[in-house]
Amino acid sequence: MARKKVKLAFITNSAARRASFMKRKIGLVKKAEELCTLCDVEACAIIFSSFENEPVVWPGYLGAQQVITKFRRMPEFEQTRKMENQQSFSQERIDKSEEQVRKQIRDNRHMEVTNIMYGCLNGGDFQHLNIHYSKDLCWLLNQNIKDMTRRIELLKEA
Amino acid sequence: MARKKVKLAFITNSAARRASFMKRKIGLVKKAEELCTLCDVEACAIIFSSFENEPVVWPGYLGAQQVITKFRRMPEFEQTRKMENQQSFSQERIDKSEEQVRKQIRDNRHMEVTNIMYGCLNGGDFQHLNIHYSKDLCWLLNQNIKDMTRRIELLKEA
DNA sequence: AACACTATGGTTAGCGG
DNA sequence: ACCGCTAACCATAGTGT
Repeated sequence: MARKKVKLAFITNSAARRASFMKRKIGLVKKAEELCTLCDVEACAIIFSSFENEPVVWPGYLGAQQVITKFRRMPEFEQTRKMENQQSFSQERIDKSEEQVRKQIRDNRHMEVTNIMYGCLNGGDFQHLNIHYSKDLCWLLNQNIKDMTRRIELLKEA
Repeated sequence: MARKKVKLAFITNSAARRASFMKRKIGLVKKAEELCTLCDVEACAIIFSSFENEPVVWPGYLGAQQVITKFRRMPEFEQTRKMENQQSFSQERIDKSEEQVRKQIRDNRHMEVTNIMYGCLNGGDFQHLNIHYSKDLCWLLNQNIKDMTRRIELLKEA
C-alpha cells in the first residue's frame, strides 16, 4: 500500500505475491504476538502457503496443539452457534463500511458545493445550477452566515 | 497508540484492555483475510479470550477444521522440524532488531556530533571535548569539506 | 533471491459524546 | 458499555542494491 492504493485482490505476479506473502506473514504474526502480550489471550494461527513446504505455525507446534485441543473440546452446539456469530460478525463489518460510504458521499457533496460557492464568490455564473445544487448552496450559505454571526457575537463579548 | 507510544506489555486497566482487544481482534482478522485474498493461502486462527465466552474462530468453524486436519496429518517429524524453525524465526527477528539498535546508535552519534559542530561554528568552546568526540568531529568536518568540494566541481562543470 | 529504504496507506489509543 | 473521531504510530508496496 505504498505508491498506489493496492487493490484487494489476488496478486497475479508471482514474485510480487511471494514478496507480499513474506512481509505480511511476519506482520500477521507480530500482530498476534502483540494481542497476546497486551491482552493476555490464548491463540494460535496456522498458515499453509504454496511458498513454503511447511505451514507457519504460531505460536509453535505445542502452543497450537493446546489451543486446538481446547477448541475441539467445545460442544458441537457451541461451535454451530459460533458459526452464526461469525456470519453476523461479517455482516456488522459490511454495515459499518456502507455507513462510511454514505458519510463519504455526504462529505464529497459538501466539498463540491463549497467549491461552487467559492466559484460564485469569484464571479462565476450560478444561473445554470439545478434545483438540488441551488438548495444545497443556499443551505451552505446560511450555515456560513450563522457561523459568522456567532463569531461576531463572541468577539463583541471579548 | 495515539497520544503516547504504547508500551508492549500487559494492559493493567481492564476496560482499556478490553477495548484494545476488541479493536485488535478485528484488525488481526482483517489482516488474515487480506493475506488470503492477496496471496491465496489456506489459514486459520483461533483466539480464546477472557472477554468473550466463545473463541474467535477464523475463517469459521468448518474452515478452521479443514486447516487443522491438514496440520494434524503432517508427520510428527515434520512438526518437530517446524518447531525448530519457529525458534530460528524468532532468533532472526531478534538479530534484526539488534542490528537496528546499532544503526540507531550510530545515527544518534552522528547527530550529536553534528550538533557539536554547529555549536563550534557559532563560537562554542571545543577545547573541553574528549578524544573520542574530537576524532568524530574531525571526521565529520572532513566529510563536509569533501561534500562541498564535490559540489563546487559539479558547479564548475555546469 | 533477500534485504534496506521510504513514501503512503492503514491501524489504533485516547477522547468525547 | 459502545461508537466515531483524529493524531500518532505502524505496516508495507515499490524501488534500488
